[in-house]
Amino acid sequence: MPCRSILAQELSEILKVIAHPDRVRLIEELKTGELDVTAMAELLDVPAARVSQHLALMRAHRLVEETRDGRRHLYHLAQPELADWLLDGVAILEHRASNDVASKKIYEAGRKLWAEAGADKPQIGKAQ
Amino acid sequence: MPCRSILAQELSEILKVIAHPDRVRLIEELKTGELDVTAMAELLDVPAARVSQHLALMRAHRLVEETRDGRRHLYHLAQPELADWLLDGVAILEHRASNDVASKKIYEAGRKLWAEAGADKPQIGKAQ
DNA sequence: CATTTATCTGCAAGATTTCGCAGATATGCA
DNA sequence: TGCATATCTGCGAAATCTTGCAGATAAATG
Repeated sequence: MPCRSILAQELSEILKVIAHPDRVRLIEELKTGELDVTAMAELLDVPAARVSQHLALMRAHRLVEETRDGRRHLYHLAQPELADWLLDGVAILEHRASNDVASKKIYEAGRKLWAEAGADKPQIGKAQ
Repeated sequence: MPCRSILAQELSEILKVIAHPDRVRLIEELKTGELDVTAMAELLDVPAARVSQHLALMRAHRLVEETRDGRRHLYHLAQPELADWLLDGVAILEHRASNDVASKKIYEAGRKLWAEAGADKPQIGKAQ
């Protein structure tokens, strides 16, 4: 019977890892492939040390994996379908905001931007 | 240009609301219909005051909606698809854990339990 | 080796969440 | 009205997260 509790516990733990603006963006950016820390820091406009800390957390939870290329550390999503799943979440948000025209526009524009980012990429796995 | 940032900000905010074991379970339980605070408190085995606080937060973020029946406050998901989306998240977790047989079993059992919960119900209004 | 580049780690202050509890409301009923 | 039930709210302590910064590693290069 604690199956439900255990599941909720594990799921909430992962959600907590994702639930940070920087980390959501990292997942978004990594949807298109792999990037090194410096590139991500520039994309998000935050200090590289911070990106590194985010990545350490995501790595500890096996959301991303690391490969090396010389002195650069390349990161990629452990499960590309995670990005697709997040995108589905945005669609739900967008629908929820249907009574608020202004924010709905933001969702729509942002979601399309995000969706397009990975459109022209060979993805390996698909959600569901 | 800050479309991406705004989107990430909003999404992470909602994720933060969901990212708590109790609240994940509440969403799970509400998948089958509406429940009052006392019923949820018993299902989760936590004080009613705490459930009330969780619901206040989820209500503020429009994840749930409230109706009244006498002195009871009935809650239901503002967007039932949210529960389905979370379930997809569990499936991703399960896949991620494929190298860890023990925890994979938990995911599988729990996910099925959860998925079944909403399978057999037209269901509205239930008293305990 | 010394230097530069790229990234990581440790730490402490500040901000945010969580949790229990006490008391406030609100409804229904005798 | 008085009382029980059902839920909400405010508050403070404890736990957790975030962030910047200083210093540690590690790889390539002169």
